[in-house]
Amino acid sequence: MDEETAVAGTRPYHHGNLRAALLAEAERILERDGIQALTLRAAARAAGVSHTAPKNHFGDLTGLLSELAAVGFHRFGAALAAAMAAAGDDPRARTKAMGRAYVGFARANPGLFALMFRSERLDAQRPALRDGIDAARRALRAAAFARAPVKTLPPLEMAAQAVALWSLVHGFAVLLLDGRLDGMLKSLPGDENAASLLEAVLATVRVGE
Amino acid sequence: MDEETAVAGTRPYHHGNLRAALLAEAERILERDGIQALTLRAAARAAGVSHTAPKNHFGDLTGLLSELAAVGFHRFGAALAAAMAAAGDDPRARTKAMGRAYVGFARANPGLFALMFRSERLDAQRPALRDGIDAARRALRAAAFARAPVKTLPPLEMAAQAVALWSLVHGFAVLLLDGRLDGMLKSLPGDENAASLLEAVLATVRVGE
DNA sequence: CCCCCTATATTGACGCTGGCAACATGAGCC
DNA sequence: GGCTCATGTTGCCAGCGTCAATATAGGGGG
Repeated sequence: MDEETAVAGTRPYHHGNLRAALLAEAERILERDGIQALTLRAAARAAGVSHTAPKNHFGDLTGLLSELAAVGFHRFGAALAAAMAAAGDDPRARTKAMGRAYVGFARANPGLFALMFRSERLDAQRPALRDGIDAARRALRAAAFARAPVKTLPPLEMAAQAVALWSLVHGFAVLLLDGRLDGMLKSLPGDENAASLLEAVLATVRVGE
Repeated sequence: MDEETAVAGTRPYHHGNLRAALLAEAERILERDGIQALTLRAAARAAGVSHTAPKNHFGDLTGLLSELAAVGFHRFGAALAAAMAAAGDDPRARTKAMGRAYVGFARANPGLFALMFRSERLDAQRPALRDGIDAARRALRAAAFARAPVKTLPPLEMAAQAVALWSLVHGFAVLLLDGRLDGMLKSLPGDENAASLLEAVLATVRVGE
């Protein structure tokens, strides 16, 4: 609660690194209190600045949310890329690694993940957000298309394989975060949990023809 | 803009069927202007009543949204049930019919579908919402478990088959509504569209062992 | 070295929202 | 025929996003 500069006595008029501080506070609020609590004024309060200070850096609320989502997409893409780099060459192993990394990121950053796919509150035209989405899509495509069979398929079937895998893991992540799988998880025997259910779901994927 | 009773001269103090009228106006606003435009006051204005009239019927905004989501879940469950009734007995045909009905509902009611799965703005304890979710889940389970193979699988694999199909169609619907598949759809040749992509995605599903 | 220009931050205001309390109306039941 | 209480209205408050006007100070050009 106390200002960090209380010992020094006076708070500088200029923050120094307000943009990064606002993004950090915004993410903290998002994960702690949910997306509806993430307001411009709340982020400004958390950073210890006046309620219109964020305007200089983000313009409006959509701007702040979009920049935060961009950070999320970059981290998401990096997590996917790291998992694929560690997965080796076996198509089945790569598919499972991608699914684990995708759902793992969503579970580790539920608020951020929800924000990233709440497009009505984001401005897809923002360069930072375009970049972030592009980075994540490249990482995802590297994972998804690696499992295509050697023999070339028609474009529609090729796209369908990638979209099917993406839909499967994204749907699982969304339903899990929304608590929609809780009933099913509780009805499973013994020590089965979300992770083992994901493994079993990934095992149903038909990979490489 | 003019009140409907302008010709009659006076508007009755009591609406008569305000609850249903508010739900209808709320859905219209939701589909026309998006979820962020759906406010208690906007619904009240559209229904031609004062800004606190909705309180008598729904309590607060969460109440209105929850009741509207409940209507959506009931319609969703009915649509799924109707599609399954018309699908016959072939497991593959049933799977495809379920996927078409699921995504078809989402595309026909994008705002309502988004609201139904925006759990942080809903009150899952509301009896009406519980009932609606339950009805939809029963319809969905009838579709998903009908494709289970004759020979019994372990519970985890059984659940995984149902969850995989649900995740696939739900993820596809969410990504499609969010515009996440637009780039891929545009890169497809000729007259391929979302419907044919969905067919190709459903064709990748391994059904009945 | 100093001064000014401009990025950064503040103050104050407006209309919108959800929600509460007090009050008005009238439909239906006894 | 009168009363009760569900239904609807008016008025108010705090919090929100956003804008305009103002204050501050850091850093580059004289």
